Amino acid sequence: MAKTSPTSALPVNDMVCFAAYSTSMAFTRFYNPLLKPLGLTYPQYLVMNVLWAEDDVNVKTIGEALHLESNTLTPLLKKLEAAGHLTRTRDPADERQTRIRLTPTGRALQQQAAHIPGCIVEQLGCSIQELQDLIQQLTSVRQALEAQ
Amino acid sequence: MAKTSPTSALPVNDMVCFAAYSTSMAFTRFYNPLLKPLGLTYPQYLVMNVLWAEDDVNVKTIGEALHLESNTLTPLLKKLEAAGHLTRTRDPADERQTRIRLTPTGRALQQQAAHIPGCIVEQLGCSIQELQDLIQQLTSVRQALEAQ
DNA sequence: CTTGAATATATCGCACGCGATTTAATCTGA
DNA sequence: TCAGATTAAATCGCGTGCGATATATTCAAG
Repeated sequence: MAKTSPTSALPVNDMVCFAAYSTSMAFTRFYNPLLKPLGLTYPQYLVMNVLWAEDDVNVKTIGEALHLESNTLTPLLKKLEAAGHLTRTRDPADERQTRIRLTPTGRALQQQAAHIPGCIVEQLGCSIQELQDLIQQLTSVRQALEAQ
Repeated sequence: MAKTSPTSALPVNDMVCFAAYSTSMAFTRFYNPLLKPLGLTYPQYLVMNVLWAEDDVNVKTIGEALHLESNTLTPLLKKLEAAGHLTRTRDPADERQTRIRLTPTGRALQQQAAHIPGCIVEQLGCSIQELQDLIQQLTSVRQALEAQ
């Protein structure tokens, strides 16, 4: 006797990791059509969010914000540079660092993305407080996983 | 004046999508050393979990369980086949379908992975009830995103 | 029976993530 | 001062995810 229902009794549905994994992918799939008019992928949108909050940062700062490293960010930033959204220049004061700066185009993109958060909240159909609680729980889990 | 703290005041930290995204990646990073002795990646581990619960299924069934499609699963299943964990054979009753069956090796892997869930719960340091609640909230979010 | 629609899987190309390594610049201590 | 340690990015290779498409099989309507 295998499972009786196609969605229950599946072991992955009892795994927190899978809940995070499948929900994250569902977010990416939901964002993609919203981001397509802006010519951004979902990870690129996250990078732009960091830069809209604080411009002129180095790669490491973006990496700390997004929990990504240069092996992921460098190619992604080069694509955003090629798209005209930002510039990548070596810091004269410390030539090891690459400073990332928004172009006017990249800054203007913030307005075109302004409606997106509302689309998400509307689709999720729950209160801001519930979302903040969920964010806090996920952040606690992430911090526990990153401990050590 | 930019941000005062490196971790607060970042817009991505107020986004549910990023909470799910960064937590999912943290899970993958935490699982990888645990799965390395088994020779499995994290997505491969999820597929094996599906098969340990129900053997002899087609690709579509695995895809419905994991919310993945054949463009992702076919190469992944070929790797698991090459590793000797499963077999891929066309269903004689419906030649469109590929039936996935565990080998004895693949079935034996379940015992070697039996300690892993305990490692996760221990690392997270919270109650099973809290985890089940979080799973339920994430599942609700995922279902809301998948609606339509 | 047969022809078009639907279904299941596979293929292809591209964009991540990331382990491992490399390169280049800066720091540090004797 | 200067050699070794540290740091910041970049590079490389591999394994996903996924949009788009292709192929093969089965279904369904006339």
